[in-house]
Amino acid sequence: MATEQMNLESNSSLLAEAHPSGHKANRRESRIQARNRERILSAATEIFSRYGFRGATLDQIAERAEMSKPNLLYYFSSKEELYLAVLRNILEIWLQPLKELDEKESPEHEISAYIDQKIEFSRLYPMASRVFANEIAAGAPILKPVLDTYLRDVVKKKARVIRKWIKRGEMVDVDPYHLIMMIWAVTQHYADFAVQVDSLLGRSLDEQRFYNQTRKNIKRIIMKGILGG
Amino acid sequence: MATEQMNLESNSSLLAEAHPSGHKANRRESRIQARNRERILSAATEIFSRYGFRGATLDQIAERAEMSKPNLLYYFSSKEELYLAVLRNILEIWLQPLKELDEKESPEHEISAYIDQKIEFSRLYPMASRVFANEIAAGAPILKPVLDTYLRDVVKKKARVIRKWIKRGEMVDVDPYHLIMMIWAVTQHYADFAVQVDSLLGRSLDEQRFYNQTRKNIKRIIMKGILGG
DNA sequence: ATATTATTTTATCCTTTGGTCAAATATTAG
DNA sequence: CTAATATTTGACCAAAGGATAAAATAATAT
Repeated sequence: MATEQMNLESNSSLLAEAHPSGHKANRRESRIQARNRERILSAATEIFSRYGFRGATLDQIAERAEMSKPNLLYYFSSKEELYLAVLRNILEIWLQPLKELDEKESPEHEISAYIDQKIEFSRLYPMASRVFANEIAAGAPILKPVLDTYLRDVVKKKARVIRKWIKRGEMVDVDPYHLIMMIWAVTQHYADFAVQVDSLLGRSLDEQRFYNQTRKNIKRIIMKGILGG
Repeated sequence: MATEQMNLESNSSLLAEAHPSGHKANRRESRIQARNRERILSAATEIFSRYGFRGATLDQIAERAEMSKPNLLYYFSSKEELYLAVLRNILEIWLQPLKELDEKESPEHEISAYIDQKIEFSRLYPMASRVFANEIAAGAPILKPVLDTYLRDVVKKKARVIRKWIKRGEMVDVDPYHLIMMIWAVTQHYADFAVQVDSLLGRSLDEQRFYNQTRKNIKRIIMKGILGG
């Protein structure tokens, strides 16, 4: 019985920046350090996105980051720590647009903007999108503590905003959670998919057009679905 | 440099049923054999769907299938063979609905039916859906030969059907490939997502309702998008 | 019942992989 | 320039994981 659940202190501030490895904790991160951590995170995102947490190997990541494995481990002292750093990175960007939903604006404007940002993110960081999706699919063994606290709170807060819009009669009565999830599902997967078009069909649809059409389609359905009418 | 591309004879009939392991090739598959192969495929689908090809372990699969690892290997002589069998299984079911698009019927009827079937499949086999998605995301190392021949042919053929509808003026002029992909993306990912709702938000939306709403939404946008108007 | 064939298991092998160590090499501070 | 510190690497290790062999057990046929 391979026990997958990791032992993270379920500290809700898991999103806080972790620091290099085991060194005089506070001393300004050197140029070299910043560059290498960046390289590693980028390489790791790519490899994790292709193979998931278990399937990715440190050797591969180190190679992609153009350094030796021990060197990589100098910056992130374990595979888990590295993975967590990647996820942290992603979640931060990923939730930003949702956090910006503002009840003082109209749902029409806010949700439209939300979708735009979500699609843009998917376009810019398709691999990050996949890492996240993979983690969830695996049962969120690593992210669970974060989801159970941080994510949940953010979503709950925003569900409240949506309910307010509904109460004010500015939009139709839909389940806020359902709505948020629907937007996630559609935007994210469209992105995942776009990357794979060539591989799948051996012809590459024009990316820009693809995204524009996607954006338009998604917005059309969702806006129509939630606004009066 | 971990070379991922596997050496499959790129035999376009990869979809043909492979047989037990190394035994007197043709002799009716025994009861015990059928049962065990079934058990293994099911277990494998589940594990592969969670961890991808690399991340899945034979130990895990064997455990889930309630047998020893060597016993599992008695039925499928390697991890790759097992994985391929799983994919074969999936692709067969997965493409069926597409194959049924019939130019003699109206696009309205046919595409509507296609979407229905696709969603139904996603609902019934969410894990299979994920295995497929994972394989594609990893660059289709194993499925590539099949995609490059079989899938491509099927899609090309159906793109022709769609173009006929367009020429006849029965639907709007959209890129057939784009349309097919759009349907794949949306139906499939909605399914993937539905499985994860609880994990994500700690509350389980009613499945039946979720799928009905999904079906309705997807059809609304797509049908409206492709039919005259 | 007995021979034959099919299935299952135990023990084992070899490679991969996450991770450590200590030595080497840069880099920075004084 | 030299000492201190930070970074990098090659050599290892132990555990995990895919795979094999051969013996043991069950099924099946005659």
